[in-house]
Amino acid sequence: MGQLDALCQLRGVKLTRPRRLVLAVLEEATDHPCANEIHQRAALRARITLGTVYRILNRLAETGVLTRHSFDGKMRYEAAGRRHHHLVDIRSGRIVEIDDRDFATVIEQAAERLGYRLVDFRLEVRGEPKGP
Amino acid sequence: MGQLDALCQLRGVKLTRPRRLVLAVLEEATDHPCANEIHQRAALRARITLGTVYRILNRLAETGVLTRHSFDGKMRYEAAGRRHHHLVDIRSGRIVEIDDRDFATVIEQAAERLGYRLVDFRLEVRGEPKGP
DNA sequence: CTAAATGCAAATCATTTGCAAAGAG
DNA sequence: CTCTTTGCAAATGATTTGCATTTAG
Repeated sequence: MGQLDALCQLRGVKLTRPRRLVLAVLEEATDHPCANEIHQRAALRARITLGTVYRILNRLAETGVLTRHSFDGKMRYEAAGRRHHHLVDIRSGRIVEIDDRDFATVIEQAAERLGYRLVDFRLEVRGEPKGP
Repeated sequence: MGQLDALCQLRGVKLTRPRRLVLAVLEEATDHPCANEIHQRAALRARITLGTVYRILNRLAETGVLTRHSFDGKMRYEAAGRRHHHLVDIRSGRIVEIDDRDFATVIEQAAERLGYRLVDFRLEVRGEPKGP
């Protein structure tokens, strides 16, 4: 059983067959799929409705089992706790992970200054390789 | 004539009445309106179709006159050159601008450390209001 | 004048919702 | 057993598109 299933128990989210399926898809995902993509991947393994996928995703996002961003005109999802800070190499398109410990503090302070408590943040950096 | 009109000339974007209207709305905006909001504001001044607003926004985003982000399930727009770092109030959905000077340096250094020159970045912070 | 832009309405995606049947605890 | 969740299908909201008409350059 995956990490996310355990997290569901903890948050009091009932574990059903369709939910396990969605959770499994998101545990295996290395990208940020939208509801439709999640449904397609899940449907390869068992019968599940797109409407149900939407309801599940809403529930899991509300309870903090997943995080959700608006991207490319759609809502996209990932397992909670994954790092989502990237540097995109504009020459090659390669994506490099950035360690967020460098920023967490300064961002927290900035939020504080505006009267907010930092809940989460997402940073996308574009850069080009130095040197030849 | 606003700054954006000049930018259109430069990029070879034909200046029509509806386009000037959309540009004016976005020059005056202090928030990040979606197509529908832009249409409502524009329609107060002259007759214009929502469909046309969408087409104009696409053209202006493609040519770099405006920048577009996906937010709150909708596409939202702002004049090019404005900083696009936001704090999203997770209670109300309100979007607050963050001054990026706080981060530019530390992000530049992080990129440097990974062997890259910083070209651009985008920061999205989610926070909840402090206080009782 | 000519290619590009607009209005209008219908089409296409993304997401939500009402209701009856199935399932978890 | 009871309350929640699912399936199905229809509804809503965001965005795009085809076609005849107007307009900027």
